[in-house]
Amino acid sequence: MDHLDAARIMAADCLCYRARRAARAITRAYDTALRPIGLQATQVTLLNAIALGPESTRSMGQLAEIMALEISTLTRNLRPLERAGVIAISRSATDRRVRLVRLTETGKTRLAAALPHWRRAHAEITATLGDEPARDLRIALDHATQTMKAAERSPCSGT
Amino acid sequence: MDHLDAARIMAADCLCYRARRAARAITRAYDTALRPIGLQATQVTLLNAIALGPESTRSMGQLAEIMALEISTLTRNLRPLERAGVIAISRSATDRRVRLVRLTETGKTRLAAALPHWRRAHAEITATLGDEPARDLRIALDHATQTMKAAERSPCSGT
DNA sequence: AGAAATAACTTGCATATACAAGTTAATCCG
DNA sequence: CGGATTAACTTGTATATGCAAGTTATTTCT
Repeated sequence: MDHLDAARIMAADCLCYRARRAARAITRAYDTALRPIGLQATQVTLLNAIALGPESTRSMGQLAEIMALEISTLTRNLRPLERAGVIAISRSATDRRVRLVRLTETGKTRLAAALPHWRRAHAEITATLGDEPARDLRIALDHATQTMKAAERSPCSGT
Repeated sequence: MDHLDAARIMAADCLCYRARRAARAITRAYDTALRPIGLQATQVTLLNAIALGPESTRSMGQLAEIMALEISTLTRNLRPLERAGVIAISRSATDRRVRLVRLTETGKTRLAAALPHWRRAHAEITATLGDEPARDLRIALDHATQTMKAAERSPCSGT
C-alpha cells in the first residue's frame, strides 16, 4: 500500500474534501450576490441567528451552539460586525460571565436590506443545482450537522 | 417585511449556512483523527490531489481547479506543507510562469501513514451518519461542486 | 464562608479563504 | 521584432476557523 493507493482511496471517498470544496463554491456565489450590501454570507448568517433570538439577542454560547462553531471563532467573527455597528455586545445582568449579542437598529436595517440579494443568490444557486438536488443537498447537510453534533457530545465516539 | 421576517426566510433556506456548518463539523472530526500524524484534513486533501498527478506533481493552476480553490489561497495553503518538507515547489522548464508542486519522499511517507487515521475518521463519520445518508451527502456535494464550477465558468450567470 | 471546581468567554498562535493589485513570463499581432 | 495583451502566480489586506491556555464570574462542597 504505497502513497498512490492511499491517495486514490482517500480522494475517492473523503467527505471532508467534498464538504469543504462545495462550501467554498457555494459561499463564493452568495458572497458575490451580497457584495452590494457590504456583508459576507457568513456575517449575514450570524446576524440571522442573532435576529431570531428573543429581543434580537443571543448569548455567545447559544450562537456557538446554533452555528456549530467554536466559541473562540465566534468571538472574532463578531468583531467586524461590532465595528460595523450592526451588533452590540453587553454582559448579562443575571450572569456576568455571559455575553449578550444584540442586533442594533442599523443591524436590523442592514439585515432586511440583505434579503433581496440573498434571494437572488439563492434563486441562482437552486437554478444551477436544480430544485430536486438542491433540496436533497439541504436535507443531507442538515442531517450531517445534526448527527455530527450529537456524536461530538456523546462521550464514547470522541477520538 | 421587517428584519425578523428576513432572518426567518434566510435561516430557513440558506444553503451557504448549511454547507459551511456541515463542513465545520465534518472537518473537526477528520482533524481530530489526523492529529497523530500532524497534518490537517485540508492538508491531506491537498497532498492527495498532488499525489494523483503524473510523477506526483501538479501545477498550481491544476490544483486550484481540482480543489475549487482560489489560486491565491493555494499559494498560502502550500506554505506550511513546504516548510514541513512534504512538498517541493519548482518552476516548469517549459513555461517558467508555471509552478510545479511535487510530493517529496517525506511527503509520500506521510501520506501513506495518514491512510489508517483517515480510514478511522471516515468509518466513524459514516457510522454516525448512516451508510445511506453518507452516500446521499457525497453525491449531493459532488453534484453541487460540479454544477457550481460549471456555472462560474459560464458568462451569463455570473453576478 | 472559603477553597475547589466549573462555566463562559478571550487571547495567542497557526492555518484557511478570497478579492484586488502587483509581478514575471509567454503569446499575439501589426 | 517589439509593444500590447494575456497567463500564472504572489502579496496585501481582511475575514474565518480551531486548539490550547488564560481570565473572570458562578457554583459546589465542606
